[in-house]
Amino acid sequence: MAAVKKSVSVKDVARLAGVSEQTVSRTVHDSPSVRPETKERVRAAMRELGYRPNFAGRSLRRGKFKTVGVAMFNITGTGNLDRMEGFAAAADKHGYAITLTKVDGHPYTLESASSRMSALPVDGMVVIMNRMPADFGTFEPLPGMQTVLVTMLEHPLCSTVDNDQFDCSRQVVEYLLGRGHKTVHFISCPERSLSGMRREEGWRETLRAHGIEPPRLVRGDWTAQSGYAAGQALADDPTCTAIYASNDAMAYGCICGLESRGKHVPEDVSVAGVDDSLGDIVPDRRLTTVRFDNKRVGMWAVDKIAGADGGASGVEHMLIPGVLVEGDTVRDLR
Amino acid sequence: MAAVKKSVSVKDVARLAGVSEQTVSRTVHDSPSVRPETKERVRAAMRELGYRPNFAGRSLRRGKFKTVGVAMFNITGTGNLDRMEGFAAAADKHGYAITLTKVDGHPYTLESASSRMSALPVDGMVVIMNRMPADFGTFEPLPGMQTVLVTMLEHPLCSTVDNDQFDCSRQVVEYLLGRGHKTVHFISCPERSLSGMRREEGWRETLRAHGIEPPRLVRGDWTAQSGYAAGQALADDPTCTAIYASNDAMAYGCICGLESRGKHVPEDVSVAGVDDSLGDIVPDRRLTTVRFDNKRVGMWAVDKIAGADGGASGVEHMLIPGVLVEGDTVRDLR
DNA sequence: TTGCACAATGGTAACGTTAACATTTGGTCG
DNA sequence: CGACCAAATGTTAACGTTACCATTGTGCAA
Repeated sequence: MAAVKKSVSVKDVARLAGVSEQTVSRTVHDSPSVRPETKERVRAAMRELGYRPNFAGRSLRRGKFKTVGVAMFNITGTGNLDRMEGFAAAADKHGYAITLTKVDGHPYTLESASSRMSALPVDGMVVIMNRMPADFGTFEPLPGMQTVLVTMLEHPLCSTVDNDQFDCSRQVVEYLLGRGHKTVHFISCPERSLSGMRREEGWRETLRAHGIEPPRLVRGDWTAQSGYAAGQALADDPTCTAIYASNDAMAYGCICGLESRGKHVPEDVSVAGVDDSLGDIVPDRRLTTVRFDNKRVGMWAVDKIAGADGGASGVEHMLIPGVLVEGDTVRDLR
Repeated sequence: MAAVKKSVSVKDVARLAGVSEQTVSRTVHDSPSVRPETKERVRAAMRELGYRPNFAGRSLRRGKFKTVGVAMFNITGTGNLDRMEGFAAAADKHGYAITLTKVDGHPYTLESASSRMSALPVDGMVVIMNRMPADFGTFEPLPGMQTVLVTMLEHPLCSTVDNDQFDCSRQVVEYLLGRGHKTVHFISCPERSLSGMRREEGWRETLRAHGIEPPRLVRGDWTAQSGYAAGQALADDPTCTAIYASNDAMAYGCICGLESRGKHVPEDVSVAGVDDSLGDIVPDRRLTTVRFDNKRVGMWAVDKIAGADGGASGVEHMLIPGVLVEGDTVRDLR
């Protein structure tokens, strides 16, 4: 029985087609300087042998892998799927592939992500940051390895990209003020969350920019439970006509909490969230919220690496705004 | 100033350390036949030059990439993130990397996934199937490319792995019957969903196995809205004391629908779902549901490829059972 | 002293591809 | 008719790594 051929190389194809290896290579790349009938003969030989170009030989020769590495400390995380959709789409566009790696978060450093990637066949890397790495200030990307960080922080040596959390709060607050609300109450998140704190800043500063002193915020923990408690707490506050929660789960919890105290949404109190994560889960509500374009974030990161290709491009910082989605949980007081 | 060195190779390290390239290679692989002091000298040279082994050269020499390709038709999909967590974990364990590719679903064939992968540096591939590919019956994996399909269907040439949808329904139905309910009503999903139909079969056959003729099912469309409508419809049925919905969104919608008709859950009617996807979104309920171990599904797939390494292992089919999670939406009638 | 085993290291070739240059062929123009 | 040109194809070498085999040196038994 036919022994398993290790792998079919240009040499084998060349021999069968009766041409040189170079002509095979040229045919693979559809060079115009090969006669059509020769090409056809070579293609026939390739089909017969089941030839497929060897990536390693090619990369070795070219010195490029046409691959972008993605390092994640946590794979499970809001928006990661959409980001990956973006990575894949952009990679596709440039003829690149994506190599995914989970990085052990102990210690939580960019260095560990970088060294993990250094042995893989990638031309550049993207790191998804969920927290503040210990070496954020001192990190230097590997020479020749373009590195993009998914974070809202700016870095002197690496390009960065993320959702614009500040602007997101600005949009929500201005939307609510625009509807005639005198102030906007806020349900925050745990203080360790970078993006959550930025949302908080956005809320606070936008109110101040409108000459409104921010009311006391209620600290939540991302869960609907904490939103529920916050809703109950705010139900008794007569100045509270509008609540902005740092995510949709808390916003929905808040609505339930308000209603448990006899307050109706949006008749008595308006509520808005962030994330557009309720989707088809809640039947009787369309929450007013902000939808982030994580796919675009992902595309930007990979574009930056694959798009530059040879020509090294400079360090850039990109914040991508979300879009406010109007639901039925906000009342127009005007 | 210093011109950008193309890349540092063993040759450069060898020259600096005053040894042969072979000794450098042996040091990289920590071979016992290199004197400790020589190793140290070589390591120092590597550090000084910033040497990192070139993946292409290595793969070319070895004929292995130590990488598993993952082909997805849709990146966004329930459980994909957990599956990826599994891919990454298993790959890590074996010293493998994961290469992710989005496959254009036009046409929706295994062949298109396979040919997309064939040019990439992978030793084996995993295809996540969401629907029935047109060529499922006739597909042959590339020679030498171990292929695992994530699907509950069995394939003669490819190993397969997925959640056990039938068993999931069996668990829920037997749980409800065990609590004294005389029958279990069902909210189904659109008929095009493979896994959804399997859940439906599980519900039907388990009831029959207990000598119960399945009641008329209510067809839903995965959304809470459709669950809401189903709940309202079933609220008037006096025989209906237990409802099983094919996903959590419909289950939650159903609960809201029942309550809108004055029925209480679980006092009047018990409700169970599937997916454990409500998480922290709903504040006042802990839905009884089934949690699938998608991470394990992902690990199994990559284990199958990376674990076999050289020795070709046979075709296997694996169904991984979910775990029933008790919430507070089911009443014990006994 | 010779012979031999063993530890440490070096030299060479090959993996598959393709850029750069070399060669052949057929045709055109002065 | 020879010089020259372009199109088509071939030859060579190199990318970085490592398996295989060869070589050198050292200690020990015969």
